[in-house]
Amino acid sequence: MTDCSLCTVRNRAICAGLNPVELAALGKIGRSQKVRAGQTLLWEGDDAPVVANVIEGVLKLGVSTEDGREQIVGVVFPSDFIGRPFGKESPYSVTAMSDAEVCVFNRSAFDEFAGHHPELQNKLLRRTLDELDRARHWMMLLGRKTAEERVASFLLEISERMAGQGCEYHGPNHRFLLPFGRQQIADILGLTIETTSRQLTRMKADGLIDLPSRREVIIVDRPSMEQLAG
Amino acid sequence: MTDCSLCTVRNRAICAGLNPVELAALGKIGRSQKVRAGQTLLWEGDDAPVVANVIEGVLKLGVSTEDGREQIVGVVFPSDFIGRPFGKESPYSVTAMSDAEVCVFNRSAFDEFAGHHPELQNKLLRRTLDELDRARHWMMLLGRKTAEERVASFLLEISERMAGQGCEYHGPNHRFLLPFGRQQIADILGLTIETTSRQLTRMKADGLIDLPSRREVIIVDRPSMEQLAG
DNA sequence: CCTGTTTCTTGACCTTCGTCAATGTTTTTG
DNA sequence: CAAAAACATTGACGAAGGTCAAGAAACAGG
Repeated sequence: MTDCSLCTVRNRAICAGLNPVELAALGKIGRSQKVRAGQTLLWEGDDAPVVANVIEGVLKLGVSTEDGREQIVGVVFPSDFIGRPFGKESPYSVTAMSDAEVCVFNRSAFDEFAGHHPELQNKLLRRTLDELDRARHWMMLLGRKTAEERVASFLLEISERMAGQGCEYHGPNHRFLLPFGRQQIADILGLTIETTSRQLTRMKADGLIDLPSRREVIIVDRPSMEQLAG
Repeated sequence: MTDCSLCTVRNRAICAGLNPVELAALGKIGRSQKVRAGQTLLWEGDDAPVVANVIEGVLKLGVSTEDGREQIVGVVFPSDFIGRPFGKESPYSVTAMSDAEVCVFNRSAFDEFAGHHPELQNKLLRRTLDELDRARHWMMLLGRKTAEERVASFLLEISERMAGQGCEYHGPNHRFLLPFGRQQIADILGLTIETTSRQLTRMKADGLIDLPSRREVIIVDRPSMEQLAG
């Protein structure tokens, strides 16, 4: 049981819009849980007993082949929703990319609760539709874009999504902290780590971006980046 | 206005489960529309005034770059839902791949109706979650699989989805009619038409499949195909 | 602050797939 | 039925990106 009124993502997560009574009821079936970076919350193909809200940190949704290739099919930030309501198996694994905190619900209890709260289902539907749009947009990137276009698109998109998170600094140019390592960027873009690294190096050499440290990015020439992204 | 009680996809579409009164109300804001093969119903990026149910035929959801590359991000069959409720712009274009018939609703009227019918929203949510799973699964294919794996995965998936449509024949082996031409298969798989054609030719030569005509496929050796699909 | 470990970059080489072009095969149309 | 159009196959070649390997940079823990 959780006191939702203290929750930091309270007005951005799907819980927003519930009245105090409903919120208390939802709080009863939810509990906060800390997850360490690298820890996997849900395994691809396994029964998924829980759904969750992200309170803090960044997690990835990943799909793997038997021979170890991985594709990251989604990245979730605070206030995002995790898991598969109305379905038993998780179609992908969910792994923390940083230390994180999530608000976990037993899936069937959540399904039951959602069944009686249309407002919540509406929120969930809108979110799912947005996720679907994002996934389809990403399919274009994976199916048709060159390595250069992929990296440019990635940097632009991530800079936008991070902006909503209060995770970026505002310098003279658009500067932010990547929540991913190079291998993870590669797994998001459907490239190898080498190709990803080479593209970043080249963009830096061409003066489009700056890379003050491994995880920092400054987009120096945004118009040109948008050009490249196609 | 439409008489839903005669609709051929009545029990499979999102309308299923509505009571006669509700169905009549929904019928009032829907109308049947014929679409010719190749005709585009919704344009990527444009305001999308409508949502729809597919009654008959096959349609594609496509995203294009400025320089003409296309990626098909979804394919819809009879009883599937088209369009973007709760959003003004269509994030992709919707084009008929065969002559088709759809049941069209004014989007805002549909949104309004859905707002008062939780049961309908629940149906829509479940569908959208399924679509999202399918899209993410496809992202793995586009990001990480080889041409051979892609074609094998495609043939297996399409044979399954067609099975639910009554569009296949049951011969001694699994035989079905493709609703796509070679270029469209390529656009689904993120490949060129040449690579797609070569892979199909090779699979035929290797005795995994047979191609009696342009649009017919027989999966001769399903286990090996599953092997190839990875 | 040093040392071992992890992560990232860079280079050389090779494979897969895309490009361009020619040819063959269905389907459509007058 | 002939001609044209649309669609599909095949081949030769090249380029983008993957693979393998080495070295550099950043980080963590004592």
